[in-house]
Amino acid sequence: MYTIRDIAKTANVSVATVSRVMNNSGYVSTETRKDVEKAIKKLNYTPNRHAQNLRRGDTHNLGIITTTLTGSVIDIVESFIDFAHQANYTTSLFNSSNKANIEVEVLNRLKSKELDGLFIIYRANDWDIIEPYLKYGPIVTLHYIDEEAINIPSVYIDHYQGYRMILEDLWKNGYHSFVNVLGSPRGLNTKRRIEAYLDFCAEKKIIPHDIEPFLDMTDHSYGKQVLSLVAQMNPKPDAIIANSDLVASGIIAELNRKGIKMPEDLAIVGFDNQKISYLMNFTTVDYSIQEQGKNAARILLNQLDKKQHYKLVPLEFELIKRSTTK
Amino acid sequence: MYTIRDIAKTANVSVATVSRVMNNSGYVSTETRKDVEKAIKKLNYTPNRHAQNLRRGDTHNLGIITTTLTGSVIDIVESFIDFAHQANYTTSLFNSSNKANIEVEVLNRLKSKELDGLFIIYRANDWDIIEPYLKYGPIVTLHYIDEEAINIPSVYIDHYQGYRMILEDLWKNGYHSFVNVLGSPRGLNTKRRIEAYLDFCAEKKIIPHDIEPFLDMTDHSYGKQVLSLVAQMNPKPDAIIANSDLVASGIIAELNRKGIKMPEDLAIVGFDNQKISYLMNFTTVDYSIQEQGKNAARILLNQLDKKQHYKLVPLEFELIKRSTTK
DNA sequence: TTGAAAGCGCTAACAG
DNA sequence: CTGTTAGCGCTTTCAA
Repeated sequence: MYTIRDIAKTANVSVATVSRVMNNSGYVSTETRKDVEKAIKKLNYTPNRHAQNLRRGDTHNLGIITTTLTGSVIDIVESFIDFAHQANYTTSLFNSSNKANIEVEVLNRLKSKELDGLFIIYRANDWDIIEPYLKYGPIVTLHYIDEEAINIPSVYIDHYQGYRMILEDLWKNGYHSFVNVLGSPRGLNTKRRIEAYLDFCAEKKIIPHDIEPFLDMTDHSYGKQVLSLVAQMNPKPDAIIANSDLVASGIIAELNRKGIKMPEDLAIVGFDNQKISYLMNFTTVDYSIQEQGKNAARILLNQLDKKQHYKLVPLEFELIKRSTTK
Repeated sequence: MYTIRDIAKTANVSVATVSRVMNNSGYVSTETRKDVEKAIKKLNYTPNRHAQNLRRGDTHNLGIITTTLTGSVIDIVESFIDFAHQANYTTSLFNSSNKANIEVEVLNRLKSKELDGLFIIYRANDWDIIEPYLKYGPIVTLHYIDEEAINIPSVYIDHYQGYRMILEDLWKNGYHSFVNVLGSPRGLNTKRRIEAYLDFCAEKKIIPHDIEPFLDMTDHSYGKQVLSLVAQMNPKPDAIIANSDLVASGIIAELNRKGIKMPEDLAIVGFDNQKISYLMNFTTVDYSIQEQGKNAARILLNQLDKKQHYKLVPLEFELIKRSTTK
């Protein structure tokens, strides 16, 4: 493998000049530049990235960490990667599988300078474990953090509005008894959905259903469980609102297997407007999940390179009506 | 940020000793080791990975490149990442979006030592562009390569058998006229499927349908197109075999929207046994796509560290019958 | 068992 | 405009 010294020798210049040519820095005469470029081409030379990194003190490499790669996560990841790449940053994707120690390893990569910044999609550790790593590099998360002491920026979108949008539309179309299938009880999304639900019930003067049994349902495998819970309820709910398209898809798959008709016997609504919602033709809420991934990249990049500023794109909800609701 | 020198000073030893402690190499007395470890903990020290990389000449980082992150790709990626991580390697995921120049950039990372090895899932360049990079590090691909001159190892599984399995089962259940929805015409998977189909037709003495119009369908968006082609055919086919679950899902979504009944009016079979096939309840073929991702990691790792040897796991096909075939 | 010192390949300050 | 050189933080040889 050739080094910068080989190029310098071949082109009859100093290593500094070669470096200048490669980085377009400082003054180099057109002629010397040509010589150097010829030498680089001739030896088919590529600079050693580790030496550059060590010398420069950064990597132009951003980390992404999540506890799972299912559902909408992959869309977020993809848009983040694309944006970062456009800005000339590489990315490393890590899946902690919800193991706290793996996540800490990744956080340590920030400390060891292997990562210039980190995008936390889903986390396995408490925020107070994560926050100290802020001093080693910028961190951004998908979640809103409702602990006041924590200063990690977020591309969070408040689910309250999106949820209200669903409830209003269902109500308008004659549905009056809703079941809320919810995600992790400690997540703010869950809390905001519950608030939206309770507020709505208060306004419409209806008695809210018990929320407890439908908590912490995070993937498509909960279909059966949801339906058996619903079957026991009295009076029977006429609409199920799921916290994600992934969960909704599992419920619908089960409904189909049981021969229960939508929207006649039951309405069902997902969340995220993922491909699966189109394929299975169910009602859902869109909010440009891709833009969320890009915003995360923008926040990181803005901190890494103070000279430039990417403007964040505000996110908005839109109800996508399909065959599972009237 | 602290360096190895700070630790050395704090522990009253030389940097060499600190290095020995960190890497568990050479002799260090139990006592000095304790001192050093105490110092490391006290200063909350993490070694600079770039310096290590530069010095050692490798990174323990594997690259993954694909042209898309849809469908089964993500399962392969995830299993590859998990396996690599277990073997103490990190991974960087790149999405070329089918752009040749982006792919070349990634190949250059192999050259610049940023990547120790590369897993090519789908490629944008011709093999003869890619092959020269073999001298900079091991490469493995998902595809079989049928150009003799190319020496890139592969975790390919021959689709011929899987395809025959589908055809035999359909035949046994009374289907006699098949449409083949196929992927990229230059891919070997497509070729092998066509061979399987033609062989089968010859054996059963039936006239094969025209293959041309159903070529190069690679994602779920082809549903409508397939159905309009099928509608024009005479006699009408009674079964559609898709090259992937992704494509099958698009066709089924369209069939559902049109109210066409499966398996009565039409049978449909996917390929890959992805989650979507469970959710939409259609027949498909399983072959442990995860193991394919792991095998890719195994091949790379075996070349990177000659001392150890991960055994490759052979892949087998299994027909998963669901509601879209008799 | 430990330390001194060379050097991985590069960038950038400084001198000319 | 170009060259010399220090040094990024680490591992490893060699000598003690």
